[in-house]
Amino acid sequence: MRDLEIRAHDFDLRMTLNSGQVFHWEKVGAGFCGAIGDCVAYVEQRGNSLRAKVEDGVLRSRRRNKGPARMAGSPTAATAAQLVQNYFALDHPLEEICESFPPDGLMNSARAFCSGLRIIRQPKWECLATFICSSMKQVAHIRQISRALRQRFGEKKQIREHDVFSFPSVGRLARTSETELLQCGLGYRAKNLLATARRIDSGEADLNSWSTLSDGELRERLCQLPGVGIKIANCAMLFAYERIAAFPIDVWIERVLRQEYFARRRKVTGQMMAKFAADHFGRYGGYAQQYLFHHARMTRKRGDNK
DNA sequence: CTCCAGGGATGAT
DNA sequence: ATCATCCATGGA
Repeated sequence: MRDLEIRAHDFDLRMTLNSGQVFHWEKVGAGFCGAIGDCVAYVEQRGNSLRAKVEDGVLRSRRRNKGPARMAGSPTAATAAQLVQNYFALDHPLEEICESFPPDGLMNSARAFCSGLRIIRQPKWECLATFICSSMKQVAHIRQISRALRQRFGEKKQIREHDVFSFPSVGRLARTSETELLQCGLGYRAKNLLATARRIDSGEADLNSWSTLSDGELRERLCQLPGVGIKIANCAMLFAYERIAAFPIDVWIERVLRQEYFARRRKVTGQMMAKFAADHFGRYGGYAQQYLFHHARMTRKRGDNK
């Protein structure tokens, strides 16, 4: 397939992929290689457009014989372009979203710093499973765990001579063992990931069917899964269920809220912060949260950005 | 070496 | 309802 040319205004590919919402894209040449669901993609940004290559990524022993029976699953150019546009959420009204942010000094700084950062649409299971692995882990280590899970349990595919592994299916992880997961560096999270995979695989929980639930009901369902609490539920809602108001509060965001919005306050409970966030950041709160998170990490620390 | 990380589950106040 | 503690692991 030839390279796709996709218009992408108000978009920063590198910052979006390095902002701690997705953990598997790898820098290759002037762009990035990664999986979009069961497809593999190479994406490179040039100004206001993306140059992309998308394939089903199935390894073929012989490519010389492109007979009439094309391999099923190989996306057409139009389908591939839609896949990329949808994954990177190029349809989100980013200008409107940024204008909705409260005019704090800090929020203004974060908005300027994160120009072009978008909340992408990730597959539900992949997103939830990855964030179950994220508890008490640095971003660099989450990337390492994601890579280990993909290499051991995922399907090996190729794009531009580069190996890309899809995220393992629910069934594949449900049929593994805690011992094998421990070898991927999951530590105490292995038990939770395995239990959640099995609960979904058995049909006891159905991530896709929850798409129509209200925010509150969806959050409640997610929190019933092993290893999923309020924070990880909000991450899954924000990054995989298009609930753009969801406001995950991790250690970074908690620091920001305490210092910036609860300065000189004795007791600040999680409930207070959640209530404040919902009121203060509005219906695009998830975006505000991601901008505050990325800005805080990139300005309060050195290194770690590639 | 120590410190800390996109937390959650559990049991005690 | 809020709080203390423990849970494995490895990058910084």
